[in-house]
Amino acid sequence: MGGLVPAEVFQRVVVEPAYKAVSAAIAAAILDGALPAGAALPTEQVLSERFGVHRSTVREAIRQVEQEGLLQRREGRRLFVCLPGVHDLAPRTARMLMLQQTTFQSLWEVAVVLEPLTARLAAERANDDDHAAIADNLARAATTPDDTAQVALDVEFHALLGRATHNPALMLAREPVGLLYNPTLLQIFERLPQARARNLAAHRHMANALAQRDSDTAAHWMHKHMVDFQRGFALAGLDMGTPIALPAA
Amino acid sequence: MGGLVPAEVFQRVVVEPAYKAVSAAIAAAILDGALPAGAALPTEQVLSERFGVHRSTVREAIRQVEQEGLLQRREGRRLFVCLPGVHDLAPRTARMLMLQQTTFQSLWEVAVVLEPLTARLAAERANDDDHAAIADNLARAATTPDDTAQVALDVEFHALLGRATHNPALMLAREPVGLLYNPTLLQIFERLPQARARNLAAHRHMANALAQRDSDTAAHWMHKHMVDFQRGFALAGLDMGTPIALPAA
DNA sequence: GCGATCCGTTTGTCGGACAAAGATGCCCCC
DNA sequence: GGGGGCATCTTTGTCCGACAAACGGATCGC
Repeated sequence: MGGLVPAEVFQRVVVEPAYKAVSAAIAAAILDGALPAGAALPTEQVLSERFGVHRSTVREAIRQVEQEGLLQRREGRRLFVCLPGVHDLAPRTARMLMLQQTTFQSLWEVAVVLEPLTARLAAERANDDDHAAIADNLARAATTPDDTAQVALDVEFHALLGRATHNPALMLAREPVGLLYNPTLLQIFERLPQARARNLAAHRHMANALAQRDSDTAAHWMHKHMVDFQRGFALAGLDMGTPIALPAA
Repeated sequence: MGGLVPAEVFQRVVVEPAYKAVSAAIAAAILDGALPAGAALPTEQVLSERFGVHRSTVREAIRQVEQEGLLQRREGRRLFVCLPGVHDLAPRTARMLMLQQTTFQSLWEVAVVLEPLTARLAAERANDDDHAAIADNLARAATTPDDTAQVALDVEFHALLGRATHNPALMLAREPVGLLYNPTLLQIFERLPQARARNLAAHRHMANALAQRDSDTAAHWMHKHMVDFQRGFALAGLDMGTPIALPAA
């Protein structure tokens, strides 16, 4: 008793700034359901009184929650509660991969495995809405002469297949894969005139397989599609080892 | 000339708040490399003078960039520039999947495909550091009697394999997969006494395959490991169709 | 009844202020 | 001459108050 107190007993006390506590409280209220999605955030003044801090402090906290995607500006003025979806992660994801000098090779390695799985599960689970959306995408792609629009439709096709799996984890995991097509497909189309037709044909085969719930064929065509993409990459004189560029910010 | 101006010509003018412009400017400065990683952010006063806005406005902007993961509080006081890594996305990812009521089944469907790929690429590309880290993980796992710690080591093992692939896209894509193991492995261990030994044995087989750069064997064992996991899930009386719970916030 | 106007409310921004905690530099003593 | 201690400056976190613009609702006049 009464001996020396070990140094570990008293550690550096961490003082959390008030704005951080407030932002955590607001985020918790949203995630707990106390503030349901679609509800309007209480007034800054109300919040400042409720939390016992100044309005400036509340505003700093709100900025954080806003950036987290839990609050969204609607109709210009008021802030409304909203739960974030997969697309909210996309820009951050893209930026991170870019900063890490991720190569197309890396993205392709993931895509060549995830996209066939996506096609397989989509074939098993697509509902009428999914089939309609995919058919609509194909119809638009068939009548679009513009290469740029064609690329956008290609990306959309793969995203629609992702949605048709009804698997949020898969949709999230294949989010970075979308970055593979975006910046390069256009160049491939420009340099390889036959690529567009091959691309569209592959999409059509997959859509057919989906319509017949033929998951093996869907997965098989998607794999072929991915290998074809890689070959097109090489034939167009592009290097899979180059890091991806910023997607036209 | 002089006809009626169509209504589309003059659209709603969108006025961007100053704090948003400032936060965009700061983020751009970081991403452009004008503020290199590790550098200290200029003083709030300096920034307010530089941008010609009040310090409060600058602070709101800083909160946003901070939440984006581009700024980090170090040594209590000053804010330092830092480029975000994969782990910064993790909490947001986890929350999103939770909000979408993602089931273990969904996560497993992704894992059963991504994890063998991870093992394969890790076997091909792991360097000495990776091998050492994995060996260390195994050594600790062998001497840990605590189930909770064992689960943490299991998650770490798979994350280490991910790191050993040196593929940022893959690391990012398999980020949600980590959520699969965390909340359930413990329950499986508690209800199935033999599960721990099987788990550890599988890890050892994979580590051996990695050491010999035998990518096929590594991938094969990982696939077996995933199937085993699914079986353990069922044998423990758990339902793969239940949504994942919040990972002990 | 319907439209125009007025007023309160809310947000965005500003000016300033102050306490606490680091950082800095200076001085004195050994 | 070097090191320890102290005064000072700087920076952040927080607060107070204020005001303009925009939005919403209520009121008023026709």
